Amino acid sequence: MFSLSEENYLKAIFHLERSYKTGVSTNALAEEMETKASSVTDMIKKLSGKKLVNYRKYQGVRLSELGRETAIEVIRKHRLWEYFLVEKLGFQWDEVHDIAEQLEHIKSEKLISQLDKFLGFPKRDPHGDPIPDAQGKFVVANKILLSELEKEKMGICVGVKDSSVDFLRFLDKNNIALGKEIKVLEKETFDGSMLVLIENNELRISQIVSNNLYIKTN
Amino acid sequence: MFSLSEENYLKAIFHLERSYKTGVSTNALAEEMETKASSVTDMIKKLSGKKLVNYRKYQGVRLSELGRETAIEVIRKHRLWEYFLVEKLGFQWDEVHDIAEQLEHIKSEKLISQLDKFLGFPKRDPHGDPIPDAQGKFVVANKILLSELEKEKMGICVGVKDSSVDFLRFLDKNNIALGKEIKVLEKETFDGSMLVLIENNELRISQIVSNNLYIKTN
DNA sequence: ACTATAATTTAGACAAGTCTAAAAATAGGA
DNA sequence: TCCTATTTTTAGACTTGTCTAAATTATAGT
Repeated sequence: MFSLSEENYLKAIFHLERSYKTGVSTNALAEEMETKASSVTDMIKKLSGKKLVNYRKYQGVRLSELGRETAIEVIRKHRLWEYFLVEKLGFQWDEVHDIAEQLEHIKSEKLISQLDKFLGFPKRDPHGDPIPDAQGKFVVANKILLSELEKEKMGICVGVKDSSVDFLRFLDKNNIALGKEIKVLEKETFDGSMLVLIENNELRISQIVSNNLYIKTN
Repeated sequence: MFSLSEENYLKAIFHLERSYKTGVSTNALAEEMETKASSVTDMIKKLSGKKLVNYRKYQGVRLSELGRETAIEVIRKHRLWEYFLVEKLGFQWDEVHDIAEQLEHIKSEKLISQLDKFLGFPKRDPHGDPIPDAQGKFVVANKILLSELEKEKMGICVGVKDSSVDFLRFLDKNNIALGKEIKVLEKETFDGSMLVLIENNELRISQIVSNNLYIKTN
């Protein structure tokens, strides 16, 4: 059984490993955890002692197999709770992150397996991110950024890169939601903005937005 | 916002105040919290500093109005989660206590109000204990112990005093559940045992059991 | 009222997780 | 290669909540 802090560090390392293939730097982790580099070093040593990460001084940190499994288990819980909050309790998708941050640390295997069953074994959370199953397996999204979609092509919204409240609110306000079909009508080269069609509405979208919205083509 | 430990102490004091009308003793609290008296003294001082309890050295401790409100809020969360676990996730009533102990500390007013609504504003948890509403009001049970019920009288099971797993398992095994009608057929004076009728089954019950089962008459 | 015992509090210590300030190691440019 | 800026680690301290051991206060029996 690992502490709340340990679990949060593992989760952060897991997410950062995508960008830091050769090892997550102490500073990057400090920024992600909103703490100081010295605190990170302390915690890394503890995680290393528990065989959750591989660590050599000054060389960054990577999850061990055990660390990865633990991180995925925490992420599974986080996303299942997010799904519960939206689908069962009627929360908006931009309200659930902080609550799920707390719920993800509840210790009970049976709780999670029963919750999973109750929810109908969902495959994706409200932000479109895949929910790992009880064995830690999850679908790797075949997704691209909306900004990479060519003119006249269409796709389905499957996720967001930036899940800040502001961004999610913006999407809601413009009637953009996961599962909806979106078509690129025009792309402006000078500012990267694009004109898209979503549910028969034409909408002009800035490059910042199209860079943060994932689309499934196929 | 109060810490997990502080909330647990408040809850314990709340429960003990029923038996310790003039003030909860340090030792009683230490036993309830499974800790040492010296730790209790330390915590009481902190709670007192935060105006959650009234405390005079060597005189025991009592909840302030704020402390009582806080304790009731935690109890409300605990019992709503227990109801959720049994009614929605299919847990047995003897499995839910430890999980609810964790869930009761999740911080989010909206989470609890939405959960309450989702569950249909239940009035009692799976052990028959009343669930406080959002204003902290709850029905005071008009209940007596089964051992106090007279011969030939009947009542409805509404709660348990001892909610240990062993006791709850015993009840399940003998088909005794909340809401069921129970009638006293005979009472033995020499050992306090009684013969009862529950769902057309005759059952002999020891005094220990009848002292831990609450019955609503009329 | 006095004393033995029980209950309670104090003093000092510890573990977890964090911090600041200072030292050490690394990396990049000349 | 060497020097400087940046990154990382170390050292020592603090907070929360706990502990043991010792001191203090209350209580009950005579």
